[in-house]
Amino acid sequence: MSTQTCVERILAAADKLFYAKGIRAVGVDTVAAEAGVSKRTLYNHYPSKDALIAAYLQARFKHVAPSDAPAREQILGAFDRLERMFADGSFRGCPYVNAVTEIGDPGHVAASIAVQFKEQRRLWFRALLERLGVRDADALATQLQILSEGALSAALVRGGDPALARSARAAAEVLLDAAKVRSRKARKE
Amino acid sequence: MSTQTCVERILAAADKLFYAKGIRAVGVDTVAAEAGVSKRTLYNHYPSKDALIAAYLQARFKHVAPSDAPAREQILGAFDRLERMFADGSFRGCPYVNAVTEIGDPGHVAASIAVQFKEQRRLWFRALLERLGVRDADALATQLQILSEGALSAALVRGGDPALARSARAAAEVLLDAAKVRSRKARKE
DNA sequence: AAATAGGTAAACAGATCGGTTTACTTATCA
DNA sequence: TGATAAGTAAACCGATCTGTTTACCTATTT
Repeated sequence: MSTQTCVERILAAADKLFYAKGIRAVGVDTVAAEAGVSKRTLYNHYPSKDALIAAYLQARFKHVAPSDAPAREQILGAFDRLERMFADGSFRGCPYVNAVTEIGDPGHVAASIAVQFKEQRRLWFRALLERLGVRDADALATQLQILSEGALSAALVRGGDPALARSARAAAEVLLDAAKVRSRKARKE
Repeated sequence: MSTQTCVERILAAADKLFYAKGIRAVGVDTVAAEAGVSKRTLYNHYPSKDALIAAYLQARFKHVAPSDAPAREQILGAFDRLERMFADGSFRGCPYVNAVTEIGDPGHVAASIAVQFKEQRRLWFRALLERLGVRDADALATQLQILSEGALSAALVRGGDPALARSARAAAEVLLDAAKVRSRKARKE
């Protein structure tokens, strides 16, 4: 019936503003106004701005739908997704890295959420690499993660240049091709 | 005679505080106090905080001393330097990326300084790759840049884990080994 | 000795921030 | 009908921020 609950509107507003303009640059009043909600209501749902920040980051934690597509395609597809993000025009870097940078304090909830997210992505890479039978899947997963992280960071500085995603993708291909495989029968899925 | 000029003390204080705690988290008063200088004096040398930020970033623009060491060693040495930076304990990410994130506005002077710095680093990689006779030096330079950028970003989130620099270095080696070389006589410098 | 340049210390102005409080309105449901 | 829960609007508080102003001090130089 109701198109959107109160919390959903607050979270949508926080997501839009925090990501587009930065966490520190956006005040609680602005979020409440954008959500079409009184500040009192916002503080009823989130006891502090820090809590709202944590909720904003958690809400971005979209769990990737497991896919049956070939592992190599999925891995490279992650870089294609980056390219689309960059070209989107509203790209402003990785929200988790941005939050860590803007908040500073390593003890903040946002810091641990960021670590969790990055590790989840790394494990996603690793699982696919294991399906490919790659020998040192863990190490290569970290390298792929570094590549995508680097593309994000470089694109932030270079105004979302999609060529950076393609560069990272090409590097990923080289790393994949150079990776040693466990046995013959694990090949060609 | 004087151990340090007024501007030097201001710049040193800005560098220390802006990098360690973030640009937005540190007020002008704090910088002045750390420099042992009155706020009036600071504003005499830098008309605004933005100007001070720009000066802080420019001052970090250390031009790398040209070296006669083998190109491959120099390239991999860049990643070793990253590892040392991470392990230092005071690592807080790349100051230029941080500035872009914290300021937001792409029209700010800091944004263009960041672009210049990143491009300078990329060209440094490219020049070394050309000395190695690598065929597509420009593309590989971008990839090495992405790798080091990614290590910086990942280490920021992961509390300066030096293993990330080693991962990036290993990936760089793979990319270097896979790179096509222009001709036979350009080999083995 | 006097003028000038550059410094200090501290109060001040105006804005914004996170967060609270007050007073009022609405809708549900027993 | 009347109690309860949840929301609005707006004033308010104290802290902090950028930047300015005032009043005073101290070298150097001419």
